[in-house]
This record gives sequence, C-alpha cells and structure tokens, in this order.
Amino acid sequence: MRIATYNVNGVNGRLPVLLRWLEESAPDVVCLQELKAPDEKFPEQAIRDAGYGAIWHGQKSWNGVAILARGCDPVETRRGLPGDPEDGQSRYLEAAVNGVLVGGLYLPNGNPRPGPKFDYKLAWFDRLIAHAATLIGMDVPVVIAGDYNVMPTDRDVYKPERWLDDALFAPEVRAAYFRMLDQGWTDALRTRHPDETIYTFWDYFRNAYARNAGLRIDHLLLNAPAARMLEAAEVDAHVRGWEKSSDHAPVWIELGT
DNA sequence: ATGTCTCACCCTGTGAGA
Repeated sequence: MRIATYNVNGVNGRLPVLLRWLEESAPDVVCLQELKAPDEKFPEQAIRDAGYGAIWHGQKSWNGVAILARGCDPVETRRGLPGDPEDGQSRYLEAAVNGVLVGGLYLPNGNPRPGPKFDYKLAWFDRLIAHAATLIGMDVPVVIAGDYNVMPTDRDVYKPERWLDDALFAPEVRAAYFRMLDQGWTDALRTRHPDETIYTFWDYFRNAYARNAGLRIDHLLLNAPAARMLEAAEVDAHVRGWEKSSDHAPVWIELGT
C-alpha cells in the first residue's frame, strides 16, 4: 500500500500536474495540502475520473486539506484538531482506508517570528501532539502525513545557518517535532535514508530547484504497527521539475503486509 | 532586501501569504 503526501499549492491551478502524477505514481492514499479553495471549488469530478474517492476540508484562498483513496472512499474519522473551537483554519483531516488510519495535516508556517502567527504555530503543534498521543498506541497502522513546516535537523536544510531565526527551523519548533517523535513515531523518510541529503521542498525563488537549495519539511510519521510494515520511503523529486509545478514534491511510503 | 508563485478582488493590476 502506497501512501503519499503532496502540498499542491493550489489544487485547481495544480490540477494538470496532480492528475499527471496520480497516473504516473498510482498511490493508494494521498494527503493533499494547500488546496487554496473553498469546499465547493474542490475538483471532485476530475479526481473521481482519475479513479480516486476523496474527502476534503477547504477554505477560501488559504490552507485546505484532502485525503484521496484509489478505488474507494476514505472513511472520515476527524475533521480539524481538537483543542480550540475558535480555530477556523482547515489544516487537519483524518480517515480510515483499508485498515490504515491516515491523518493529513498542514501545519502553520509561523513566519514572521516572533509574532502571533508563530504563537499560533506552536499552539497548533501542541494540539497535534496531544491528539497524536491518542493515536500512537493504536493496534492498527497509523500514518500522520503532511507539510509539517519544520526541518528537524541541520541535515534537512541546504544552508542551516541562514534559517536559524526562521519559523520553520526555530529551536522551539524543532523541539516540538522531537516531542512528537518521542511518543514513539517513526520519521519514515529519515529512517529509510539515514545519511542522505534529501529534500521535499524547493523555493520558487532564486532557481532553488536547479541548485538543489531545498528543505525537508514534508513528513510521514508512523506508529509501531505501521513502522513494522515500512518497505520504502521516497520523494518524487522529478515532479518539482515539471512545468507549473508546486514548490513541494510528493513524498510517499510503501507499506507491506 | 531580494526573489516567484498562488489566490481573491479595489478584477487585466495589486496585495497578502508563503
């Protein structure tokens, strides 16, 4: 079973690229982030025609997440993180697909730091960690995938010294990521590629993709039953080089039986 | 400080967010 995460940066503007990648890669489950579309503008028919059932949580202009499942409809288990009824941003969606529980997230960017957006990022991360604590011990495989907007270590940044004050690399944010891992989650991509320079995002600025000036900010975290099934974890980096591509590349894992 | 891309709307350029 192949499970992927892809920050599309606009699901409608990205639709041709998304459909091309779905056809090429044929993932079984896909978590999408940054739909940048309200619910009624989600391209449901095009995605259904590509062979995928979908659930989505949209929002006008910003954010928005979806979960796609090839040949079936994801069974929604949660829409939004618990812990703040005032939070109107669409950043978390969770579903069961063929015996696997999949959480899809778009963690806040948090810039500029310091400021209210950074405070919101930390608070959101705390809520995620509290919710993750309820999932880590499940007997079924659980995968929490998405754009975490954090580079966990120096190895995940092309030039760490330039990013020290940025909300994606701030010590408090990295600490939150490791607090989550300490619950028992496995970072699938890093586990399969312990010493490799491996990125999932390249800025549109300054020819970043051609220079491989990238960041690793899209992660798939696995509980123990899922980690035992892990057979591969890869980045479809070539997709970032396509015409009209997102600034992120799709990232995927293969779970065996 | 800059760069580029997305979306919405004061809607064919501009501003905000990333």
